[in-house]
Amino acid sequence: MEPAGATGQDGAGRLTRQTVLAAALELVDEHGLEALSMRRLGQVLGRDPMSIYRYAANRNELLAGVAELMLDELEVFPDDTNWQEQLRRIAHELRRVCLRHPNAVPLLVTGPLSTPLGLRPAGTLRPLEQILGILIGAGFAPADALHIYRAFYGFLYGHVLNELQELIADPEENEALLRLGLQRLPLRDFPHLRRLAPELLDYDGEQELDEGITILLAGLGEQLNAGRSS
Amino acid sequence: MEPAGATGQDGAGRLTRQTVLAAALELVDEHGLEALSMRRLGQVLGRDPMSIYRYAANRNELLAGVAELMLDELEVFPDDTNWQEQLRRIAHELRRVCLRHPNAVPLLVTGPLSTPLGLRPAGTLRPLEQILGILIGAGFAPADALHIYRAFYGFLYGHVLNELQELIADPEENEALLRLGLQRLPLRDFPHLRRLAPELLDYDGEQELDEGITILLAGLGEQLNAGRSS
DNA sequence: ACCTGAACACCGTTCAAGT
DNA sequence: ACCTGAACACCGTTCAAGT
Repeated sequence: MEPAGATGQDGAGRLTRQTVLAAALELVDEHGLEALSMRRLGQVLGRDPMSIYRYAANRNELLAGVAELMLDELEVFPDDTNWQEQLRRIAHELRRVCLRHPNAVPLLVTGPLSTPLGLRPAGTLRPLEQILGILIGAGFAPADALHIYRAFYGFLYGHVLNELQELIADPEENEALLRLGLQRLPLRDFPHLRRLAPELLDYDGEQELDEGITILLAGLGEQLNAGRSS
Repeated sequence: MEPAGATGQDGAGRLTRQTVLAAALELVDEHGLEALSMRRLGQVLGRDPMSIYRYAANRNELLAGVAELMLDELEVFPDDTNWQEQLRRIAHELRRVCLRHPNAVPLLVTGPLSTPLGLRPAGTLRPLEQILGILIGAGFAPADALHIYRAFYGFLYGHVLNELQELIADPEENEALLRLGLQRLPLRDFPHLRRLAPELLDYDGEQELDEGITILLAGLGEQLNAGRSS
């Protein structure tokens, strides 16, 4: 009989990097980023905290590993449909992964800041490589593929951040909470914002993302067709 | 004669919230986010660390204050040029603020995650209110203004994150470092990425942002003109 | 009423001591 | 050679003691 729920472990059995990272992600999901400490993770795993250093060089490397694990949930389908549909699909896929692990999104988004590309964990680079592959396979010049990737991923990350900012934990109290929040704002300084309370309440992130992607892809196509000179 | 450089302080003179936040931002700029501790900030200010609690309820509130201070650097010009040019200008403005304080960008971008809108510091909400004002002033229905704001700000944040990810500290060693990084990647798994090394090196963030904004604004205009039915 | 700083309950990480 | 855990140098925050 196992002692605890989910990834709960006691001293028995060998740890894996996967097990450690999975437990770390679970900790973040349930108790937030700041709950992920070496000591607490050790406790969850039923091990001496120091033993974690066998699977991650230090806390930062552990955090990077959690981000990597998250991205493993992202499946890329190399279908034969056109590239635009593939990117759209990836966008929705990544959005869902982020909504599943909102507490871990900062790791994904600001974790690798100013870490040189080549030094990042392979898992983090895989989506980039795959998208480049899709675009180059669709006939784009590599430089154009990179251009499209940047616009696409930038928009995608931005959207996810936007959506998470508007998401509030308790869906029951959403309306009350948000309203309450907005009431606090001085009407004099924030007239527009206060007036938009109802619209802020029924935000459809999936649709908003989809529309944005449509606009962006259409615009990128045009831009590339037009500017053959530069 | 003042004792130390920049915001340096010793025990003399009364502190202000502004002084405290400015010192905090400077600490982050120079030594990174993790260097911003109550104790170290107290030391920089030449005061007992506990005295900071007079100006910020706790560390999180301090971090939010730093983000707010950063946004104060963003000027919005209520010109009579058209709304698209105003948004474009804001975009470039925010980009520059972020490049000036790269270490503080996570505060801006993931700081207020899941804090209800109304409970955020006023400084954080001001850009939102101003942009809504610009758009509504330009004749958009409030709901459409919100729609445009979301797409615009999402793209903007995403771009800044993208750009910061590609930015490396030491501009002298950029090429060597990046190349070195990329060499580490298995050619088998990352053929496209490795091939794009030269293109990755001369990334022009300002132009990339400008093109993206153009595409987005054009697309948003079209979408709003077309879909009068929904 | 305000300010100070000792004390508490945590951290990440090093490294000597055990096996 | 591997694992353990004591020890070090930090944290944020509380709260009693001073003024």
